[in-house]
This record gives sequence, C-alpha cells and structure tokens, in this order.
Amino acid sequence: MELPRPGSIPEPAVRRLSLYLRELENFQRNNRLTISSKQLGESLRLTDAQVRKDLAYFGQFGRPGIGYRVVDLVSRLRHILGTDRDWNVVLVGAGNIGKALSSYRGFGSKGFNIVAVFDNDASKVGKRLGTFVVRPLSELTRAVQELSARLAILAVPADGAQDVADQLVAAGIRGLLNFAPVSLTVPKGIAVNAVDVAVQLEQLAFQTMLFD
Amino acid sequence: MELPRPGSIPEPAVRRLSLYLRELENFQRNNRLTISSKQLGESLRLTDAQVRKDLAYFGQFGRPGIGYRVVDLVSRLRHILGTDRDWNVVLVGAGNIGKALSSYRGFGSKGFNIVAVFDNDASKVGKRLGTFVVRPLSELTRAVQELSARLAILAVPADGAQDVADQLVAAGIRGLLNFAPVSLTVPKGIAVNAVDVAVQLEQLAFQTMLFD
DNA sequence: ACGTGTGAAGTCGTTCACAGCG
DNA sequence: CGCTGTGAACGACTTCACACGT
Repeated sequence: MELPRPGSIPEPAVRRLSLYLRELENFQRNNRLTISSKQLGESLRLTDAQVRKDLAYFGQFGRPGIGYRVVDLVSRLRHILGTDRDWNVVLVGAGNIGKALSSYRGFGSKGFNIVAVFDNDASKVGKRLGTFVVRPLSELTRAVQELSARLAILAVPADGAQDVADQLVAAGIRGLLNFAPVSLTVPKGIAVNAVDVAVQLEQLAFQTMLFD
Repeated sequence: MELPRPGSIPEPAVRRLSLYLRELENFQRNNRLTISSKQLGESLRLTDAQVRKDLAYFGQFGRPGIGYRVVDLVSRLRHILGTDRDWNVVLVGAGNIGKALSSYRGFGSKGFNIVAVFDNDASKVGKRLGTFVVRPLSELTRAVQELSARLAILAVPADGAQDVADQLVAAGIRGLLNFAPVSLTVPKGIAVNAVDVAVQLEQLAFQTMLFD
C-alpha cells in the first residue's frame, strides 16, 4: 500500500496518474462502477497497455475479466498523489494571476487550501483579495511556519521571482509552482513546477505551423 | 532556413526550444553577445550536449570555438517557433482566469494578441473586461473568421469546455489552450495544450512526499 | 470470453566522445 | 585551446503478446 521504490517509476507515468484521477472522478460523477484500461485510455488518447503499465507501477488495482473498480482506484490514486490529505499553500503575488488563483474553485476538493496571500507592493498590502488580506513579504517566513505551509504559488513579475523563491525556500516551503517566466534555481529536495502561458501559446503556434 | 522534416524532431526538444528562447532573451537584455551550450544549459539545468543536439535539429547556428551569437539565435528561434509573426487569439471565458489572461502583459512581445473575449453568461455579455467588451458565444464563429484568429484560449468551466471547443474548431481555430480540467477531443490537425493548475499542485505534492 | 499484470521486444530520447573548425 | 555538430552507445519509455485469473 505504501509507495514503491520511487526511482524505478518513469516520470511520465507519474504525470499521467493525475490525468487518470481526473478522468476517474468524472466517471465516478456519472456513477460508473468499473472501467477497463481500454476505456480509461480512450478518454485520454492513450493505449490500454500504457494505462495498465502505469497503474501497475503502484500496485495491483484491477481484476482480470472485470477491470478497475472506479471508487477504489480513485481512492488509491488520491492516496498515492497525496490529495487525501490537506496541503496548506501560500500565494505570493496579488496581481492578475494571483487574484484569479486566490478565488479559483477546484483546489479545495483536491486538498489544497490557500492560507495566506503576500505581495511586496505597498499599495496592495492590507487590501482584500477575495477573502484574504494581502500581507507584506516581511511576514512570509513567520507565516509559512505558523501555518505549516508546505507548498507555494509564485505569481510575481519575472525580476522578483528568484528572490521570493529564495525566501520561500528559506522559510521551509517544499514545493513551488512558478508562474513567472523565468527558470528558478532551488536547492535539491525542493520541487518546482512551472506554468508559462506564453510558452504554451508558442508551442501551439509551432504545432499549427506544421500543418500548413 | 525553413523547417526541417518535422517528424524527425523529438517532441521534448521542441518544448525546450521555448525555454532556450526565453533564457536567451534574458541574456540579450543583459547585453550578452555570445553564449555557449554549456552556459545556456546551466541556466536551465540541462547538459551542454542536450542543448547542442536540440538546436542542431533545426540548423547549424553556432560557431566552433565561439558559441552562439545571442542576437542571431534569438531571431532564428523566433522564426522557428512562429513568434516573429502576429497571432490573433480569441479568449472564451470571462471568469477569474479569463480576466487575468485578458490583461496579461507578456503576450504582445511574443506576437500574441488577444482580439476578442466571449462568454455565454448573459450577466457578463456587454460588460467590459479590461479593454474588451465581452461578446456572446453566438458571435464566435463570425468573429473568428473576420479577425482571422488562429488560436484560442479556453477558460470556461469543465462542463462547457468540450462544447465550446467544438464551436471553436468549427469556426476554423487551429490551436487551443485549455484551462478547463477536462481532456478535450478534437479532430486531427488541431493542436491542443492544457494547463491544469490543480494537476500541477498534485504533482508537487507527490514530489515533495518522496523526500520525507 | 474478457481483461489484468508483466517479461520481452522495440522505439524513442539522451549522453558520450571525438573529429574538425575558429 | 574552446566549442560546435554528430554518429554511436546507452538508457528510458512504450508497445507487444501472452499466461493467468474471473
């Protein structure tokens, strides 16, 4: 039931795990009881073998001749990915993106709770952002520790991002979701994922040109 | 100078191309004249061999003993990725995410121009969203064609996403950036990229658990 | 018969290591 | 000497194909 030797699992398989979970939650909403690797694969344009192999890295969840029980697989995947616990998340940056994220519904059901919002712009500190009061960066270290926040979302301009990242790491944050268009340098043991919308559009532009 | 046989280029290499360009633009801002594969790789935590191999898929841009001229490489990569032209983009969804994207600075310099915003919520249609007036979905097809929009950003709730995607494809859109937490089905020849913030946090949660 | 789990085979991507240019 | 461009070696990921459980 616990996680198997992590080094042996392909990274792409872990990424797909989140997608399996998302699809399964949809099937669950439709009261689907069981699902085969073929059907789950089709909804994501993957082969059945791929789905079985990915799931098998983490355990034996299916029954030959039947498939996977949706409810069981959902709870197994939630446990593996950690979304059966609560995760306190701090948000740095009260600009456009920060504002959107602070009011995004869809975190809560996954166990992610934004617990504080920070910005170093004096004109924003003290103001409300959704249900939060924006706090100055000087309070960041103390707040991270008092709130036991393990994850952070970084939604600040590019030129301040590395500096804030350093502060977050020093405060004890373990994972960082970076919306700034820069590559961050962090110590080993700190996880970083990046979302760069401009890069995504660039990739789309390239892909569409291939068909002309 | 034109794009080489596309099928022969690894997909991950294309993704990294955008990151190379982003870093190079930073170096350019700092008036850096030339850069080696080693230095470019270090800024992104990649090996020098990886950088050289990736760039070599698209041409011979460097000079032995010297490295790459930053200005040249930037303009080459822009041309390859298509950001040396203009791309008209329509945005569907005037909620939190749509609002943030409509005022995001950082698209323009990459050649991406949002040219219209749509929503099917009657309470939003007609209202301003930044500099845009929100238009009803019924105008989408006509607008896409009149504005020659080739890309679309989808920032609507999950349950409406596939439906809107179908309309966008029918209207002639060639690439789709999907912020809704569902997997979209589109015809061959249409490019889709997805951004799911909850999935990103899930991956961070998993990665941080590996170190405990 | 249906469908999983899994070694084995095959494909794809990365790293190595070096010839050759500046 | 520094550094690129690139075949060859290596390793990682995916697909195949089948034994086995239901």
